[in-house]
Amino acid sequence: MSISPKLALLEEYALVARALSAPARLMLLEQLAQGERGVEALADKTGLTIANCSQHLQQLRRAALVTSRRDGKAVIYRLTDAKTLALMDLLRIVAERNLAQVERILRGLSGGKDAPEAVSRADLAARLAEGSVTVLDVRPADEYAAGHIPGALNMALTEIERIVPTLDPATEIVAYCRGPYCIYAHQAVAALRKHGLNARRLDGGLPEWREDGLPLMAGAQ
Amino acid sequence: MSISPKLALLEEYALVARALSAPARLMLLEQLAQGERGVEALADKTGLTIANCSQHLQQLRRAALVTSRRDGKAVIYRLTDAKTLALMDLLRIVAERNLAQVERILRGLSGGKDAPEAVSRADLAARLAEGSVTVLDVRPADEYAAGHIPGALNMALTEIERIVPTLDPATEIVAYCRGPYCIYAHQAVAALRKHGLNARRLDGGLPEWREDGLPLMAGAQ
DNA sequence: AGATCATTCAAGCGATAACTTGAATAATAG
DNA sequence: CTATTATTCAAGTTATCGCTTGAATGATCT
Repeated sequence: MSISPKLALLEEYALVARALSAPARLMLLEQLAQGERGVEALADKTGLTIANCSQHLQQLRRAALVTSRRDGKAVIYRLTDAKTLALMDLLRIVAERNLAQVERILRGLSGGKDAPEAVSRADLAARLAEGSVTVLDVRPADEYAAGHIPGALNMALTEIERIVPTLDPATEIVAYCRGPYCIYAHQAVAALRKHGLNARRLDGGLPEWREDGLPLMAGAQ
Repeated sequence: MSISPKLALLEEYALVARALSAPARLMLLEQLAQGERGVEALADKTGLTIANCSQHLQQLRRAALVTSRRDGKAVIYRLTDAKTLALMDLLRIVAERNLAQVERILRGLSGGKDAPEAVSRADLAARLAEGSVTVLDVRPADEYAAGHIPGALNMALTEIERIVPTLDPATEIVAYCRGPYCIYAHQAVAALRKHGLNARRLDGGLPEWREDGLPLMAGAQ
């Protein structure tokens, strides 16, 4: 009665950690942070096969990080609660705080040491009201359609070069994407700054923005 | 340049999660939460072989959850910073919040539904000052010697039955051990309540008590 | 320098996880 | 009821993990 229950408990904790230990599942969680999704949509977005995706989702469900419900023939998955998001965030924070490798990857993305600080969500919300900033949503069009920051332009990374001439160099640009795991915004900022524009990245992405209760342009779910 | 850095980042996050995904490493982290330790001491406490223990420690170090320094011929490991402890805690909280299995294990330990609420650290600190409570430290003697809550009795689980007659049924007993991962305090409370004593568990263990800056009877490190 | 001790490295084994393929289940539409 | 669509299950393959054993490294002591 002394060694067995202790190990059983630790096995349960380890199960949750193991669920977070595969890049494929982190991608799925990032997608689910945007909102609930069916299996096929998740497979599409992540590039996994449907069967593989389903199996990963079942592992996440076993760890109770996500839950599912039926809607007709489809099974819709969603994050169990905000604690799942909190755990993902803390994992990211610890990884970024500690791992030189992560720093190097992010630095490479942002084009060197001139990468500026991220804009806090509160700051952006305040400046939105004044209209003193251009907001850029670097997510795929369907995710933009499902909800975005009011007034944000939606733009794929590949289109950024094209619209550079239309942007006012005097107005600061703030780019955002899915969230901390997503690197679209990093890449967009790097591209814009290469053209001499005053661009910064939003701290967090749309899930965090929504979690904070900030103004949202809602679309069809 | 679009898929590769993203995967590389996720691999890094996954590495940290994978480091937390083995019960043996969670045991090591629990030990290290008590204070820094050498490899041999950790192997002793966890029951791992020395080589195995060393390999686990190196995985934790790769994930930057722990760091090491040399002291003579010994290599001393410690938690990198408080964020490591925070990550362990959140992992535990998510697991306990979500997994019915964990609930059942803990309920089994505490002898059914009459398990009382844990005492908060602030409450215990206040009542320590009044002397209106008996504090029981259920950790091994060497850990007690290295530091404990002032006035706490040190007692192995197996000795509890023997001292029951000497305890005043009118005074509440608060038991603590290493921390949230440790189940000694749960077991001690179950044993004491079986004898009709008024026993409760402290929320958290000595690492959390120390982290809060509460009074400590320090010993030789 | 040689001996000793603590730790790490390296190789090997069994178990587990990720992914693929193809079949089975569940809910709806005709 | 049968056909269709979405998801899950099951079997098989390859890669990785955890553990053991035995040798190698690094620092201290005499």
